[in-house]
Amino acid sequence: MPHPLAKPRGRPRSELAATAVLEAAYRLCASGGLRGATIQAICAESGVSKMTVYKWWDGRLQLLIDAYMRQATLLLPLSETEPPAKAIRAHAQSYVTALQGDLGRVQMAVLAECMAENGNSAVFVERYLSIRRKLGVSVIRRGQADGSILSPRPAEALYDQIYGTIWYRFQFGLRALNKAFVDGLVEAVLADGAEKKQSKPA
Amino acid sequence: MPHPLAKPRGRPRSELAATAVLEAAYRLCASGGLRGATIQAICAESGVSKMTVYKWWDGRLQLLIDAYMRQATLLLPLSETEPPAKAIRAHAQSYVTALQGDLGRVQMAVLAECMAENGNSAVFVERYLSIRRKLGVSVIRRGQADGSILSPRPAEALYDQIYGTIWYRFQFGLRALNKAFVDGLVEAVLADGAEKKQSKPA
DNA sequence: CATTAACTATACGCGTCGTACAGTAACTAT
DNA sequence: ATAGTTACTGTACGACGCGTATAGTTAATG
Repeated sequence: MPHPLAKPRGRPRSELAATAVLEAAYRLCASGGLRGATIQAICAESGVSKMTVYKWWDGRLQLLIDAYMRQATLLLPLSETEPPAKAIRAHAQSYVTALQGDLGRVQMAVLAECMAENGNSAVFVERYLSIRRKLGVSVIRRGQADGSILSPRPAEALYDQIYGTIWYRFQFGLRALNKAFVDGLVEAVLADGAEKKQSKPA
Repeated sequence: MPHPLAKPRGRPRSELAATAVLEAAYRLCASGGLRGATIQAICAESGVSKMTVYKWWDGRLQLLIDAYMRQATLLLPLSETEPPAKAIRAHAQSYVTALQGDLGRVQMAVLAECMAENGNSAVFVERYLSIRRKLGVSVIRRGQADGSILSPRPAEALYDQIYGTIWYRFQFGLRALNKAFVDGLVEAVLADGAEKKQSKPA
């Protein structure tokens, strides 16, 4: 057994190749959708050979998820220091903006691949969404604790109502997905039921 | 030019074959997902030849949408005579129930195919969802007019919040999609903001 | 019986997948 | 140096599904 800090024996892995592949995959998904993002197209675009791709990823799905994550985490930070309601509002807005561009097309492709391959979105949820959702829920919960979010319903329900509605409108191309709608949505959801004496707290 | 009511000249179309294809497609999607529902598998299962399938449908997507519609309209009626709020609640509940079974697996497959093929869900929306949504929105609007639905927000927004949230939880396999959640959701959405913006009825 | 159109069966070219094989490149250990 | 180890490249292959083409059969009408 080699020392944990010992340098590995053979030729080291090329990080350059890895990022080239991820970037090529993202780019091709954004421009040509799933149809354009075949493994061989990604290889051609990135200049990396097929064997190398299959060495590091099980298949296209794993690869696309990684490519999507790489951009999403970069483009869509969710502040944990700002006031919760404000952070959610800002995040929801920037999410909607990003969806209108490349990120939206890529997420559509990634999800399609996941659903086509497995019949569900479990892998995508496991590797990406659940982490994001946990973060968002915790922010909402903090807002409920400090009184800035008035709704007493479960934080998960509020999160799903906001991001579910946004995703629904995006996925199905229902036009009215703009800043005004998002603001109205967030406000309505976070304040909902506040004036009623609610019998069912979170 | 032939008389409009005149019988067409050649061999008549076999409705039997058409329904056999649609049923085979639905069954195969439900059991094996998109992977199992190849054109040739559908042909084998239905006993209809490939050429005939391609004669009546452009490709797999059109076929799957038809197969999905056939069941969905049958399984999920939305009452236009019942009180609006009650009708929506009942429909949302039966939709959730259906999603847990074959219909959910088939809708997942149909959407995956649509998104993979076109990069969006436009075809699915055009041929199915938009019709359903219009109906639901009109019911909600009627409820707002007769005072049984208190929220003053646009009916489209309320519809999307209910069905978007449900679809979101289903698509991403978030466990807590049960009767209690749906009831809470529908109630919260339809009543939302009522006390803030208008006088509270009994 | 001639005509028309739907249907069947078979075969083909194409593109993509995932893998196998042979060879080259980079880095380590002795 | 040189042997050992691992990553990477390029080419080729079999399998499979797609969509089409071709030829032949079947069920209706005039």
